[in-house]
Amino acid sequence: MGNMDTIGSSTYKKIKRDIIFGELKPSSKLKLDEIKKKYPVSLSTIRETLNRLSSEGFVVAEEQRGFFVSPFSREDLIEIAKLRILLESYALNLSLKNGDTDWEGNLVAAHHKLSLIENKMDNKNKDIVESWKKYDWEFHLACIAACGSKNLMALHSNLFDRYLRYQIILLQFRGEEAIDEHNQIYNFSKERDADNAIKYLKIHIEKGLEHALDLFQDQI
Amino acid sequence: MGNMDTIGSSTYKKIKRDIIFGELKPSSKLKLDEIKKKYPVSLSTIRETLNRLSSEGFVVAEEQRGFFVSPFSREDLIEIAKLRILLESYALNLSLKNGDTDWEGNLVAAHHKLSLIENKMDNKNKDIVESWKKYDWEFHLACIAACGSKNLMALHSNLFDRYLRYQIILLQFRGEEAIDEHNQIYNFSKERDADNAIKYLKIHIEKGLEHALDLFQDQI
DNA sequence: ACATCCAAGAATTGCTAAATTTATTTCACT
DNA sequence: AGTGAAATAAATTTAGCAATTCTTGGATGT
Repeated sequence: MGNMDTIGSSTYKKIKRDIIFGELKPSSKLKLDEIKKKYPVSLSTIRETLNRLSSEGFVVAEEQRGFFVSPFSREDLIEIAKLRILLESYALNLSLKNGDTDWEGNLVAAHHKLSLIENKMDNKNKDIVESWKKYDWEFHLACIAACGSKNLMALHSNLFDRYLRYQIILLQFRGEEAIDEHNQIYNFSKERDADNAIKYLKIHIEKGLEHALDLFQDQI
Repeated sequence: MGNMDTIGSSTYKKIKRDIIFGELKPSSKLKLDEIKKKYPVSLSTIRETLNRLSSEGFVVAEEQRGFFVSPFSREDLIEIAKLRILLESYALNLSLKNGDTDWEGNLVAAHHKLSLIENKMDNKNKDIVESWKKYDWEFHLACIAACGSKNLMALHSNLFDRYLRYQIILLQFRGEEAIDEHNQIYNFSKERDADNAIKYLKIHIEKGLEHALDLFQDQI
């Protein structure tokens, strides 16, 4: 049952989650002593974690000055969105060519679970944002799962999470539009129509980007 | 003069370098005690370094079992080469569109320095491999420097180094061919001919990949 | 009022040593 | 030979200390 992780990897997950969900705010200083109180582990463990997160772009480490949550900026958001489009389109194309029966089954399942939760989100229930994130992630993962490149999946996973941080902090949920885009990606993927699947993937990410950019000044 | 880094960042550079240059062999175990003797720093500093390197793909961390230099495999090499082509082509295209006078000047300089050292390498002088790596890197960096995306540059930098590890360990230098490819990339870049520059960049990376794959069984 | 400089305090960096947990090996027993 | 328990080895985690560097606030002088 429960948590078979080491202390190190479970605090890694916790801190990463808190950065993505905005509980640790962009640009805020991560004072080692305070972090130590918030996540009751030793200093060395925290430093290990923050070093990892800084390699992954969630944290900025300034020598002799400490660690900070990575700041928000329009340029950064745009760059990440474009890179996500580049990598996810590439992966999706490969995946649609290679995907076998198992892949297709998992895709159907992932889309179904995502649909269920997206329909519940009309009433702006914020409690389920975290599980929506999980199913959104699993749907996009299922789409590209057959791309056949672990390195590509790892890069994509990182970009996805960094894009998601902006989405979650700037706007909780985009509603109808996003649901429709997910459906389009799903339908074209099942038909192995790479061009159209990629087309709607681009729309999906670009619309999210636009929406986030609109809200940028207000919420920072 | 010299080294203004913290101990942490300088051992990071040292270990990363030793992995890329094969002094720490692929798949070999990085026992903390032994590493501590080789690079005389404390355990916590080493663990921080190895955690960073594992986020970057140079080291694999297995929970409760320790750290290992990332293994070699044909699949991994092929994946990395393809991703490098994808990202570097994308960056090159942007860079050729945006590059200003400064960019062009730096490109000329970088190509010139690379040419000088590549002509010296005929006589298989292994001492200069390290500085060749530096100038090769600076040339490719100069090409894409005007792409306007820090995130893209960071991802590319990582892939470049991981690709380079295979190149350096499997084969020290590819000779005439590579020089010619560098010249083609350079000339088309200066003329802002993105299609041809990208074409030769692809050839450049794919030839290196082929060459490395040929030698794969022998040297592992 | 404004800039400069200096000292006290705060925080990061780096190290050691020891306790804890987990993995691996050894060895006795069936 | 195969099983399982004990011994060993190694990684993980913590705690505390010393050294270095950064920040802050105030005093000084123009």
